[in-house]
Amino acid sequence: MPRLTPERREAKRAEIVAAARRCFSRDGFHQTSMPDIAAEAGVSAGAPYRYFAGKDEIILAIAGDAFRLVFAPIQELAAASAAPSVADLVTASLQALSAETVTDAAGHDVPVEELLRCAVQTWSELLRNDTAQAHALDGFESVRGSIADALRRGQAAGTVAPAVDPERGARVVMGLLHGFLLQRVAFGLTDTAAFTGDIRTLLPEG
Amino acid sequence: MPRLTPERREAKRAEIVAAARRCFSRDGFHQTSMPDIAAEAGVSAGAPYRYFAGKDEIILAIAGDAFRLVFAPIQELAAASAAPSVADLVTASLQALSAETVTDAAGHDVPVEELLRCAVQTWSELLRNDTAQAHALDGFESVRGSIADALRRGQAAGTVAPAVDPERGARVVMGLLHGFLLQRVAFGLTDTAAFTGDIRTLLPEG
Amino acid sequence: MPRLTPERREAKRAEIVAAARRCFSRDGFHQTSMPDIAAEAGVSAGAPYRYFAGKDEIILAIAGDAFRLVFAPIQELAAASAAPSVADLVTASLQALSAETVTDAAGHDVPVEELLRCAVQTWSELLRNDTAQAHALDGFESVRGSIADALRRGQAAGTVAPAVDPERGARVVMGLLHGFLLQRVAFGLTDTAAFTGDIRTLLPEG
Amino acid sequence: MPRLTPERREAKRAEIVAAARRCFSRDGFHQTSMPDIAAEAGVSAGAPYRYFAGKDEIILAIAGDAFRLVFAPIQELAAASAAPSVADLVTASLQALSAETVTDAAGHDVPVEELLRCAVQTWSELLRNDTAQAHALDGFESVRGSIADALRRGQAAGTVAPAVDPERGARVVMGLLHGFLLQRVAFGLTDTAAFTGDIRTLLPEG
DNA sequence: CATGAATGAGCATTCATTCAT
DNA sequence: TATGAATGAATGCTCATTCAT
Repeated sequence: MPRLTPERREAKRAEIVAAARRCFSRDGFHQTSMPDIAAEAGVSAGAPYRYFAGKDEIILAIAGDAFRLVFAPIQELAAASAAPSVADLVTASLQALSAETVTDAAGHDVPVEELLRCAVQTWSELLRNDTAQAHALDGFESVRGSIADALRRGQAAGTVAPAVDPERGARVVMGLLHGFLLQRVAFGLTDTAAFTGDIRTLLPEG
Repeated sequence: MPRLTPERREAKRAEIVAAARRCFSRDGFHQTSMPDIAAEAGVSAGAPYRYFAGKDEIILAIAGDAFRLVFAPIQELAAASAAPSVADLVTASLQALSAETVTDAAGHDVPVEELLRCAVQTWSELLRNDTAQAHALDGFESVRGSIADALRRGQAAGTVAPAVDPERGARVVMGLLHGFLLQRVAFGLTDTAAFTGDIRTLLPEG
Repeated sequence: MPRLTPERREAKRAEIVAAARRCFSRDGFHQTSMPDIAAEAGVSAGAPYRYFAGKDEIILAIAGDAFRLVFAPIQELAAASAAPSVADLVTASLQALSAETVTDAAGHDVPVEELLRCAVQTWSELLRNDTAQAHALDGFESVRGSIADALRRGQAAGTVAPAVDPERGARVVMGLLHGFLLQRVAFGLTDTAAFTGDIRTLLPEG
Repeated sequence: MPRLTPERREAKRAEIVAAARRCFSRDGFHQTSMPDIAAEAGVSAGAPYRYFAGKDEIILAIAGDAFRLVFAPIQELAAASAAPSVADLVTASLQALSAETVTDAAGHDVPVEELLRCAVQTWSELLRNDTAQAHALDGFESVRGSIADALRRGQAAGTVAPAVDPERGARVVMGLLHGFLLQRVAFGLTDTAAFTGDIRTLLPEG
């Protein structure tokens, strides 16, 4: 007879993740202590260890969330849209990240700003953690595949130049996304419209 | 001991910076302790404090180096080239970072891989350090200005589409650079030629 | 572990204070390290930080204890005695400090020798800590007030010369106490009876 | 052929002592580092070691100066005055310490405030340094002897009560001096006149 | 003689993690 | 199941002292 129902367990785990995300966004991964997270979540110092093996596991959970949520819009668009141009893909993705919050798979609202601040920190972790890098690369390739498919449809429809290699072109699209996120979060350049506008100018259809 | 000549002092400082860069590249800013740096440099635990006020100052020195060296090629190109296209700028910049080492202002060879691994970690620091962010933004705008000038010349020469806003287009160029660097270092995608090739395809001249 | 009862928490705090007092008495405030205190108390290096914010807070706690316990006897006497003479006040106070131990407000026995050795060191701290000095002065004035009241009663009863200003006379009484304590602890002059005897001779009643 | 004449050596030593006294008075013995002293004296970090074996020796030198200068006035008075009363001795001694500066044996002016602040810190050192305590006790007994002599002359002249034991009475006098100095420096009670006034009232002549 | 760079042991403090209750 | 007290290794940094020049 589990005292803790799976639903309640999941809810508490999500609270801890949300607390950690707030701390990480505010103070950084390495300036946040486990007691900080527990206090922010309003639980005891030992509680997070019943949901995560340690601090690294919390970081990885948030890293995964960040990756998925950042690329969810472009994946949806790549799947849904008949024949998007490159600029369409980038624009739609960045506009989705202009909202205050996005909703994760479990239905929780996640502040975009927090998410992106964690995402940038995540990149540093990938340098030192081969497992994480492998997972991240899997995710990256999956998103790249979706985008490549969309580019192929775009080529068929004439909205993407035929000379573009879809796999490699998809990599450029992801580079543009990451590049913009970095400018927004680390350099304070938040003007999404200006960025997407010039992408449209620089990357002509067909 | 007699007074250290400024040259020898500078040389020793550079050794400590180089040691720190190796440690940071290998283990990360926050997994590297000051004793680690001292040991790597072959000096006593107290020695780095004669050259830097503390660990943060070492990180900032390396952050500055990383920023300057990453953008040095594109700035040179922007200044030197008569009328580069957007793809020319990106390509030349990334090719410069395909070398094993680059040479800093003091004439020391710096391994590119180390440099880029530090650069990515630097981005995380910008989130929590307003002073550093302000400096970084200054540098960013300076590079952006150079690129914008080059784009203007390109527009005059017809190698850059007249509809492009030079300042904002320069931001897209920098986004592409950062996006590629991230893919290379954090995701292990090192194929520079493939990336630049598709940039050429996606961003037509004129 | 379950929650520590306030009683046990207080007991453990008192153990740490007692350990610190032994260390301070033996080695001095500044020659005693936090690990020394922890080891003397038989706890881990981190434990004292759960009870005190840092070393300074331990020093201040002991400084306050020392001040209170040194002056407790004279304050009691000043309150209790109908019409003490000046010599009565000094004598009774110093005799109370001739015991091996005194009992603090929480009921713990504190070795007098340790206490006085800490008291003398406390004085040095007052020079550099304005907050501590202000607190100490408050305590000083409070004790002075008690003594002054007693002197007034003594004047009414004829055991204290009418020309004495009670507030200022109280200051002289405290000077005598401090002066004796210093001689005892710093110069090794422990003969309380000789000191009080001559005070009686030098300070005639009425 | 000594490059450094004894006079110049002595002068430089005195400069270092004066610098140390300023530092100690301002920051305390243990918060002052040797580099601090060297910097305050305007000499190199190694220079003090050519005049003192280490920090402790500087502290001891200043401790000795402080002791001598604090008691110099009362010793002079005890020697010079025909038949001083107890209050005369205390009063004259404290009045001498009301000046801005006193002059040491080598003819240097020493700020009284600095001197007294060092004196109080000196007392803490005596607790942990048996050699220093022995020296201090020698000095103490020497001063006590002078005062005792003066008290004997006072008894012969009728200005000191015949019942007073001169040696022990001298101890009370010194206690009053130390007690006042402590109040002045550590508690901020600087009103010398009030203190001496009440001593005169409390300690009647004859 | 004087310099000041270098040393390296030592310190106050933090924090990820454990586990008795 | 949850708590939160306890641990103890590790960290960034300081500083008394030395000694090569």
